[in-house]
Amino acid sequence: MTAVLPATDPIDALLSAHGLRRTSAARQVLGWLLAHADTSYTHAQLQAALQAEQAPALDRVTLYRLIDRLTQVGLLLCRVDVHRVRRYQAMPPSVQAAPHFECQSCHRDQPLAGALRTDTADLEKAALNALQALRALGYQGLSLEFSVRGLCADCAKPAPGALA
Amino acid sequence: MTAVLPATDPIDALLSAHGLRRTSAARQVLGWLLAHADTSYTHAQLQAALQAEQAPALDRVTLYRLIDRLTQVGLLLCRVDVHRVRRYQAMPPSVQAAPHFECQSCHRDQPLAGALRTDTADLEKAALNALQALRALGYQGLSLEFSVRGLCADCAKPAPGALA
DNA sequence: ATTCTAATGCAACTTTGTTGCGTTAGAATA
DNA sequence: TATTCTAACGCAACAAAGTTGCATTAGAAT
Repeated sequence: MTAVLPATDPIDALLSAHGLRRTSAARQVLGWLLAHADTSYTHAQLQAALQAEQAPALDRVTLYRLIDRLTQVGLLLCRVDVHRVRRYQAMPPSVQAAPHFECQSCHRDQPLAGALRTDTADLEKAALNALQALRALGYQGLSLEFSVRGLCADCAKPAPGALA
Repeated sequence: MTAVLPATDPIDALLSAHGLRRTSAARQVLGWLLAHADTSYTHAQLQAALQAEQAPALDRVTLYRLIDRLTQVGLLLCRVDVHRVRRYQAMPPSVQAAPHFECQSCHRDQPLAGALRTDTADLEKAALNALQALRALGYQGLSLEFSVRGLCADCAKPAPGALA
């Protein structure tokens, strides 16, 4: 009886629009990730965060399958971090394959242009030219992984006399 | 009595120069990887390859620790692949943080410039400028991950009517 | 030749992720 | 509204990659 009402809630709308059911789990996860779309989270972090928010605690495997589904339909971005753990991030509507910066301490993820406070058009153009050229040579299924890693300015200046 | 003879063998020389002991395991592994420095290998592949070469079969954990040591001293490069498995590659003396292409089928790894058969100086320059700018803003420990992934021309054209 | 400790080998463990299967609850339809 | 179909859920068991602890071996230094 819950026929496909055009969905009042924006999150429900996203789910339906991508052919996913509007379950409480899906709403929770996608909602939370969209509310924290500036950074990426691991499965473990995500589960902990949801639990902390008095959520009904969903199963480990269910969460794995849910984020996998969300990723497959393009609602989440997935990337493997240095510790070979997958990190998921809500797909900001405007995300392109633009170069980004990934802090290894706070895991905050930002477009390189934002970090630099200047545009990176030349870089992107050069990169896209390279892809184009590879395609012309018969390369297929190309994806660009263009990231700078390190410590962001905030994480790089810990309290004087701190541990590491 | 095996005092630090200036090492006749080039591999022994590398090991000593990096403060590692010249054990048979280290010689085997580094030697093999240097002889196959055009591609990267996983721990499992490496162990299998060594075993196939009549080698005395070294322990799983020993190999883990050995490649870890070799990586730490800079003799190997380590990267996490799409399947979130670490891949190791002997550090060719001339390796820079140049953009590279990584085939997801044959795992052959080549500098982007080689794949394109043109130079990528503009790209590299733009990327290095970005790093410089980040440093100026207080970012630290920066490393550049600039790779294109996909299928190389060879892997992209399987026998007509093949499986996938 | 003796000593010191890096490196080895084995066993047990951890983390991240997957598979199978019976059950629950969205969504479609009557 | 009641019925039906199946996506999504939860549990248990498993798998792969990597780690830790500890006793033993063998480079290198004396």
